[in-house]
Order: sequence, then structure tokens, then C-alpha cells
Amino acid sequence: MANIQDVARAAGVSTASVTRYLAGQRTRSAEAVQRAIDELGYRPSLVARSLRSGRHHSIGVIVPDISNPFFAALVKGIEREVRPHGLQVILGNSDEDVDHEESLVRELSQRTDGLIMAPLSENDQIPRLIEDAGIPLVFVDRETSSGPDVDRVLVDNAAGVQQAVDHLVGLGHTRIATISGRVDSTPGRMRHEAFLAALAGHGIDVDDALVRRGDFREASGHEHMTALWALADRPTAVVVANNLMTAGALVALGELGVDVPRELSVVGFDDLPLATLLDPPLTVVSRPDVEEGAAAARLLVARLTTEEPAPTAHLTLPVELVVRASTAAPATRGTTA
Amino acid sequence: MANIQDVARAAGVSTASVTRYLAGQRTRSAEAVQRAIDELGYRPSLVARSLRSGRHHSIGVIVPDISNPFFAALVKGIEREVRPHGLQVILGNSDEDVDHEESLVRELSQRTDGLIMAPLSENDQIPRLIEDAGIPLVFVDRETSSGPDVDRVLVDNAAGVQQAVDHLVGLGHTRIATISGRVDSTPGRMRHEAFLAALAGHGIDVDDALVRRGDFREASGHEHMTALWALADRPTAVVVANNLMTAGALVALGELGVDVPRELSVVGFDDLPLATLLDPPLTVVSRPDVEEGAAAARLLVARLTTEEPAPTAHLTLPVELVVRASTAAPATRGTTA
DNA sequence: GATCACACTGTTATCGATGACAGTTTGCTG
DNA sequence: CAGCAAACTGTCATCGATAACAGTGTGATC
Repeated sequence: MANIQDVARAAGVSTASVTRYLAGQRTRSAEAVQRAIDELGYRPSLVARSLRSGRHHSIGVIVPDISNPFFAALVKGIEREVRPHGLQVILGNSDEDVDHEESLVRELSQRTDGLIMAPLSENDQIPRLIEDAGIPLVFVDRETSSGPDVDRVLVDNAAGVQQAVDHLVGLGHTRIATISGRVDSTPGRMRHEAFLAALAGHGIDVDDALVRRGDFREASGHEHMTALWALADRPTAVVVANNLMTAGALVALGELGVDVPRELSVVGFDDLPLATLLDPPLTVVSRPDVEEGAAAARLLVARLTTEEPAPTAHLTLPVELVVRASTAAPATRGTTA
Repeated sequence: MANIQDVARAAGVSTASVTRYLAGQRTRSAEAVQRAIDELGYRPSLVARSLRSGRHHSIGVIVPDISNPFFAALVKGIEREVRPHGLQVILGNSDEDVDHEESLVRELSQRTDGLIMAPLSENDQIPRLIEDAGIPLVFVDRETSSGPDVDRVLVDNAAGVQQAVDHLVGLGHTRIATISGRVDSTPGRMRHEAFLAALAGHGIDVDDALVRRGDFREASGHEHMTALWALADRPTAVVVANNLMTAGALVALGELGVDVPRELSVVGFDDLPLATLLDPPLTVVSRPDVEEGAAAARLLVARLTTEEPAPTAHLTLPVELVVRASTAAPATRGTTA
């Protein structure tokens, strides 16, 4: 691969002239330089540029699981937003592993101009790690509880769960179960707490047996749904804290031959690509996934393009309950806790 | 951020000693250097290292659409495979845009030690672009028709479609439609050709009205399914060339109130995460997506770790027809083409 | 104590591009 | 044609780490 010196030599000028030509300044030797570039197939080294300028023209995005459609949509929103600014997205998949997440943060904070991430746990020490690197950070969907205050974009998890519970109570349910996500993560904790608060708001006592702590993974949804159905005093409705666990729960219900919604109403958090085609079509709390990513990207781009320090932004995007056919009035009233 | 000079000064040694310590060589000043590193929070600059050594410890992966569960699984397989080798995955999403794909190739081929990609079209000039960069390339799922021969991993698209058609013919179907993918892409072309060949093998004349050319996107599946159902002489079965178009087709069928499989049998290519939960559970050609990515990653890692030139590898992984409930015997025989 | 091998250490050019600075050319005016 | 500003150009230090090379110090042996 030819370098700038080769081009300069071929064009009979100094490297500075080549640099200036590349930067768009008008030079006397423009045609000669362009010809040399074409002949040699020269492309400036991005690595050398980064070293010299300290800018990478790329941002890092770290998510827990790229095969989760929600995070895939988030990444899509981010990429669409930053591309017009000439920024490349470098994606890191922490695969739900805290150590791997940390090593990703360390590496990406050196190769990129800024980071957007959904941290695995609120206990993560991410902001401190990144502070050293001196690049801006934006949290999306999740945040950490300690460390300096940073920009973030969340969704209104509490309102979503509240709407789901209101909907179920409105249908006549009182034995409502939940399969929560990792309660050390922001959405897991918020949805968990909101569920308990919503029940309390309706004057329903919480039956601990109906409150299951999952980990956001499909297997966990399957396992906890199976356990819930094995109870002597079964719930008549369940709120599942994310898409993958909802899928797992539905598989379990299929295996158990449970009739949804006649025997059990199901509300999922996060829409699914095929939610309308499921049997029955799934009632879910839906949120603007692509837009959530785009919003986070806008915050990061703002940090990258303006020098003066702006106050940290805390955005909360609205969610929406989409009622389909997986929820209905309970078959038999009566057996309340 | 402290650099190697700061560390050397603080430890009272030269930068060469710090380098040697970092490289794991035994030095007299080991403790002093380690102390200086800790105190200053020093981390070697990856950019400077890359510039000097020419190695990046990362690979690039370029896919057409990361929000397609198939490609998400592919990326997951790749990442799992390369991580133990200390390689980072830099993901590029071409978003089905040839220009964007080309700019991704140009950028990533400078920042990475090797590339794995699923090119948008067989007409792409990718190998030539990468040849300049002098890094290894592995095609996964798709390839290009021109340019130097490179490693690749495909699946047995022809066998998959053949099995799907055999299955439908075995059930008694003769009016079988297809919604093909982009025929300028490898899987699109292979599945399209295999469909025609399979019909011919069964002595069925091809009705051009039943052969629809889609583009792999959900909207395209919806559109072509709607068109197929508007025909005076409708098909009794349809083979859809990928997951997203299958989803679109199913949505269309739902809107049209078509009873699957009584009025129409549906076979999709690519399994879907929730295929078993659909109404009805979907019959599909399933393929080893994570393994396909892992296989491509192994080929690339082999190129990166061994100096001597090995012959190009062409892997074809087997696919499997998974029969569920979206296929059945046609309701009424008789109206054949 | 002189000699020698071995182990370790420091100096410096290098990777490729950039930009501050100084130097040269051009074109205009009187 | 001298004088001068404007426009352009070249030189060189720099970003941070590395490695070839040369140099220093230690311990063992006679």
C-alpha cells in the first residue's frame, strides 16, 4: 500500500502539499497529485491519522446481546443517525459477561471518539473507566448507579408496567404474576419495582410465589413460567419483563398445553417482530427502539461536535401498551390471594 | 492519558524497558515499572501500536442487515470464535446499500487484520478492493462471481429448496409458488434456480405468474404474497426465500384471512426464533446460523495465524427441512396449470 | 584482579500523516 | 522594473510505541 511519501515523490511535491490537497485546499500541483494518487491507488492511513489527530471518526456501541431484536433495532437507529456525520459504528457485544464488557470498554474507548452503551449492571464501574479515556459516554436503555453523571436515554419503564397492570386489573385479574429481569440492571429493577408498586396501588397484596426473578434470557422465561404453572394456586395473568423471556414463557405454555388467554393472560415487555402472528397475538408494552438508539446517538454527536460543556441530558421516551389477544378476563373469579 | 514516556520517566527507566516489561520479558525494573503504570493509570495506545506493528487485533464483519436474526446469529458465532484469539469484532451494517457497503470495506480494511462479509450482490467488486489492502477475506453466506478466489462458507441452498419442494409435492401440491430473494445475491440466485429445477424434476411446468422476485425484505414478502393471492388461479403452496419475507407473507395472509395450511401451505427458508409459536407453527428450511459464522471465523483465524499460503477453502454446510404445521395436503386437487 | 559471557538497559530511527513555521514564487501596483 | 502583498510550498517536529543496535553492568572463572 502506497503512503503519502510515495505520492509526494511521484507528483514531485512535498508531503505537505499532498496533505493540503487531501484537505481540500487549492494547490498549484492539484492535477499532478491527483494523478499520482490514482496511479498508486493511494488511500490515507486512518491509523496514522488517528494517532496524529486524536480523532477516530468512529463511535463504539456496546450492548449485552446483539441477537436480541431490541438491541439490533437500537444499533440500527444509532447507525442511521451517525452515518451522515461521517462516523463509523464499532459494535461490541458483551454477551452478558461483565468481564468481557469491561475489556470491550477498555479497547473501544481507545479506538473511538465516544461510546454509547447499555451496561449489564447498575453496579458497573464503567463511567470511571471511560473518564480516564476522556471521551464522551451516553447510556442507553440502562445506566449505572455510581460514578459521574452522564447523558442517558431511557424509556418510561414504570409507566409501561403500570399500564400493563392497569389493563389486567381492569379485565378483572387479581392473581397477577411477574417474571422480572435482572434486578441489578436498570430496566429489570424499574420494571420489578413498578410491578410491585402497581399492585399496591390497586390494593392487591403481593404473593411472593408469583414474583419470579429471571435474567432476561429465554431459558429463564421458560423455567419461571413452568414453575408458576406448577403452583397449587396459579396466577390468572403474568407480566413478563422482556421479549426473550416472553418467548421462553410462551414456549413453556405451549408445552404445558395452557390456553392463552382463557387460562392465563400474558403481557410482554418489548414488542416482537412477529407478535401479531403469534397464537394468540401478543399484548405487549411497546417502545420506540430505533428511536431510542437515534436519540442516544444525537446526544453523543452533540458532545462530539460542540466544544462548550452542555448540562447532562436525561431523556425518557414514552412507551405504549398494545392490546392484542393474549389478554382477556380471567375464566373464573374467586380464588384470590 | 499517560503515555509510555511518562511511565518511563516515573519509573526512572527508558521507554524500551517499559515496552519490554509490557511484552512480558523479565527486567530488573519490573516492580518500578508496574508501580508507575498503576499510579499513572497507563494503558498502551492501541493506535500507536497498530501504526508501528501493522496489526490491529481486530477483524471486520460486514452484513447487509444486523436486525435480521440470521445475521445477528452469524455475528454471534463469529464473535464467540475469535474472542479467545484476542480479536475484536468491528461490525459494519451495510443496510442493503452498495455504496455504503463499499465505504465500509474501504474503512474496515484499514482498521482490521481481516474481513468476513456477506456481500450484497454477486456483482460486487469487493475482492479487488480488499486485495489492495492485503488482508485476508472470507465470504459467508454469499459470494461474488468475479475477482480472485477467496475462502467461503455457504449453506446447501439447493438441497434445502429441493427438500421443501419434495415435501410439498409429496403432499400432493402441483401449483407451487415462490417468492425469491434478490437474484443477484448468492442465496437468492441459488434458491431461485433450485426452485425451478426442483419443479422440473417433478415434471411440473413452471407458471411464470407463480414465480415472484422479491428483495429479501419484509415489505417485499407482503407485497408479493398479496399479489399471488389476487391471481385468478391461486397457488396451493408457496416457498418463501428468507425469514423476513416469510414474516411479511404471513402478515399479508393474516390480513387476507387466508387459512394456513388449509387454503395455502407455506414453507419458509431460515428458521425464526418464534416459528414454533406462530399460528400455525411454520415449516421451514433451517440452517446452522451460529455455526456458519463460527466456521467462517475459523477460516479467517487460520489465515491470520499461519504464514504459509493454504489453498482456498469452500465449505458448504447442510440444511434441514423442519416440518411443522404450515404445510398440509391441498384442500382441492384438480385446478392444475 | 583481569577476562569473558550473559543479562539487561538506553539510544534512536521508524510506522504515516499533520501542521506550525519559514521560505519561495506569483501577480499586481506604481 | 522595483517593491510588496498574497498565495503557495517545503522542512521538520510530532503523535506513541516498537525494535535493531550499541552500550553498560553483573557474576563466574582462572
